[in-house]
Amino acid sequence: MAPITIWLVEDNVRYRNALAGVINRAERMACSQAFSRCEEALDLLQQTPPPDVILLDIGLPGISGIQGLEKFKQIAPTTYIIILTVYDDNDKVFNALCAGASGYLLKDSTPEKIIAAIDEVLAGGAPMNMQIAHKVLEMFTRFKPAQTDYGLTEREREILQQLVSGLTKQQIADKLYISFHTVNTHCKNIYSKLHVNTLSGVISKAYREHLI
Amino acid sequence: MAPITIWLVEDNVRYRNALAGVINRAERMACSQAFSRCEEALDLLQQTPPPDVILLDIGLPGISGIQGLEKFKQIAPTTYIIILTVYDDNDKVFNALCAGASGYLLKDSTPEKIIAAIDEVLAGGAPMNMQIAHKVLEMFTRFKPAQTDYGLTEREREILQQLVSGLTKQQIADKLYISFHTVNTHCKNIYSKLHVNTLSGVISKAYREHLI
DNA sequence: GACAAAATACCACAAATGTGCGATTGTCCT
DNA sequence: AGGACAATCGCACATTTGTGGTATTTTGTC
Repeated sequence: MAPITIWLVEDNVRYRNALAGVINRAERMACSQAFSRCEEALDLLQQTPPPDVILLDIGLPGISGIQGLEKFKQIAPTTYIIILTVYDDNDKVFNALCAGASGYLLKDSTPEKIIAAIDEVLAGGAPMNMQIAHKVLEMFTRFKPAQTDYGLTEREREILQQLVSGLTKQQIADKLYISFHTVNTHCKNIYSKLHVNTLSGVISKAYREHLI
Repeated sequence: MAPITIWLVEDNVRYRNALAGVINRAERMACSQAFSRCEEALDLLQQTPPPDVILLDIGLPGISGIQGLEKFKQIAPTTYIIILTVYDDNDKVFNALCAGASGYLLKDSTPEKIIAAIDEVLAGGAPMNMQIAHKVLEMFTRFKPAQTDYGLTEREREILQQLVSGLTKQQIADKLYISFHTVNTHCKNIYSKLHVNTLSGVISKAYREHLI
């Protein structure tokens, strides 16, 4: 059985070598390339078949790991990419996952965990440290419709929907077969209920608080 | 050391009893209550101290597990809630996590995994099955800013930012110490680059395409 | 049937927006 | 030196918005 091919992108030489050693000592795994910068890996990826897995540091010199991740995914969409980094701030995690990372490990992970993570992505999983998984779930709660109830009526929500979609009052009137004046009145009521007094305020509030 | 108190909400009697047995046989854990419906658990939660962890099925008779979850969180925000269910469709997972679940296990999990999951939430983790974790990461890729590049300049992005925040052109001019006319010109250019011709259109596009 | 809430409609006027022009200044690149 | 681009400022004018009113008709509920 062909071994699982793995590339490393990591600028710390000692850590890179240690990691390559760990991988090569594992059964059925081969660290076939190791780079210190994304650019080098991207160059080679253009010319040779992609590996099964890339272990990627973020916080590299040159182009950022996140940007690199996006480019890797463009060139080799089926290669699994596992982030391996010291950064655990929400933004980094969020952006990496949005860009298509298949896993996110912190550098304090033991060699066994890293090997297990590689097996896990290939089995269709998504390896993460405990604290990363926790952050990830926390991020979801932010999408929760906070749903302050401003007491909008059915019709008012409908008008709001149309405003958000970019129509003018006159266009809304035409679309809903009611007069301009009616739309205007509804707008007045919406504005007063949402405590705003400009169209931009209404729309921003609608988006930010998921009223639509 | 006081045992970890756990409540079960699960309508299948046999599974419920089996699970309670598993938990009670574990060290330092006690399944102090078991319910077949959310309503009962909610009633008791109003009257007695909350448990450390609730294992919650979704797909119950009466109010849905998701709604129940929200109410549990309102009454006892610090109690960890782990979803334990047969459902693995994106919507259920997404809604449960948005509502504040601390973990999501499928019912094919072994007793050991379930016990380990309880330990994991208490240690600040977020236990998930492999396939759930994978789904979760997939959901993130959907938030990826599609990032059409409209070629906005630095200044134009700044003006756009202010528009989105709800300021009028005059207010923006005052804030950035430039004349109303300049802001107006920038707006004209933004409108033309984004192919819109109303303020609402600009703001909606900015939100929808994550230009801000 | 009485009552409240919601939806409808109208007017008037100040304020803000959208869009057509043109123009100057500074910076960067070749 | 010249060209491209960004940022700045200006004017005029039609359109749209925001806000103060008032008023009628549906609709649902007790």
